[in-house]
Amino acid sequence: MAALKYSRQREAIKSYLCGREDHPTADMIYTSIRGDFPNISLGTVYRNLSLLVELGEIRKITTDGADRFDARITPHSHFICRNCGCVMDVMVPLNDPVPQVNQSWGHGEVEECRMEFYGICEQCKQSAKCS
Amino acid sequence: MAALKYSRQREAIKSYLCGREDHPTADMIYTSIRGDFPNISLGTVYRNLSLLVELGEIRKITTDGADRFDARITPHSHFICRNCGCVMDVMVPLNDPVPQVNQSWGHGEVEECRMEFYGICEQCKQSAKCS
DNA sequence: GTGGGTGCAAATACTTTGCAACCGA
DNA sequence: TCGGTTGCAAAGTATTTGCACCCAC
Repeated sequence: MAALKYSRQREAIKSYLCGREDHPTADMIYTSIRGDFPNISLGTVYRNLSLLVELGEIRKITTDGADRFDARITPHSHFICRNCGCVMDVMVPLNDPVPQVNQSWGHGEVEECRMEFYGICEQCKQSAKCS
Repeated sequence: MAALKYSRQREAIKSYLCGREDHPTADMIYTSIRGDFPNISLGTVYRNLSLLVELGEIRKITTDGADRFDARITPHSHFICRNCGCVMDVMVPLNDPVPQVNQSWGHGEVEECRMEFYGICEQCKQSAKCS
């Protein structure tokens, strides 16, 4: 169904996301997009983000606090700061790549796997030193 | 500070969690613990879970929907069902184990890494067949 | 007795949803 | 015109917090 119609808002959200290396929350996207669409609503941002995730055009990263969104859909890992919650791509070439997808261990068939690294980001570490 | 005093509620929460292989949400723990402590409040459950996480006695698993808690603190991975949200331990011995912790890639020092597998669990797959 | 812990309820944070108006095909 | 999309606001879900009372030490 859902014959998917063009929308400037959706386009703006996607291109905003594509132009970034970090992984903004819905609210950050909303705030920023308001520059071009002063009347856009947060609901619209959430609706379009969900839609894009469903379409496989972006990824949702669920962490502590608000969800974050990532326009890079090729497999990669994330570094997540325990202090400020920021998320950054990690392109570590693992010696032995993550086990292939589509295997089963009795729990169910694996469709995707993700590796996440936790720590305190440089920026937070710096500001901690000053205090 | 916080001279940590004994509490029957905290004890009950921890032992409940230790006796399980799955990874209940705060609300599931609350509902179940009410059998022994009819007056316990959800706030107390949340407070104690946070405390136990801080103490390193349990782990919090942030997923879509409600957070889940895990009394198994030795390193392991999780299978997360995209349909029902259940979380199960995966003890796959990866050929080449996850990169050692305590390395840095310019983002910050890694203190922990987690691997998560996503898919549809057997149980959900079964019920889907019937419909 | 003192300070940490508890129950309760209100508050917060994040996300979803109903609805009438709007706009792209 | 038709049906997907939007803005707005209200509702929903998950979690945190203020406060007076209670209990472990």
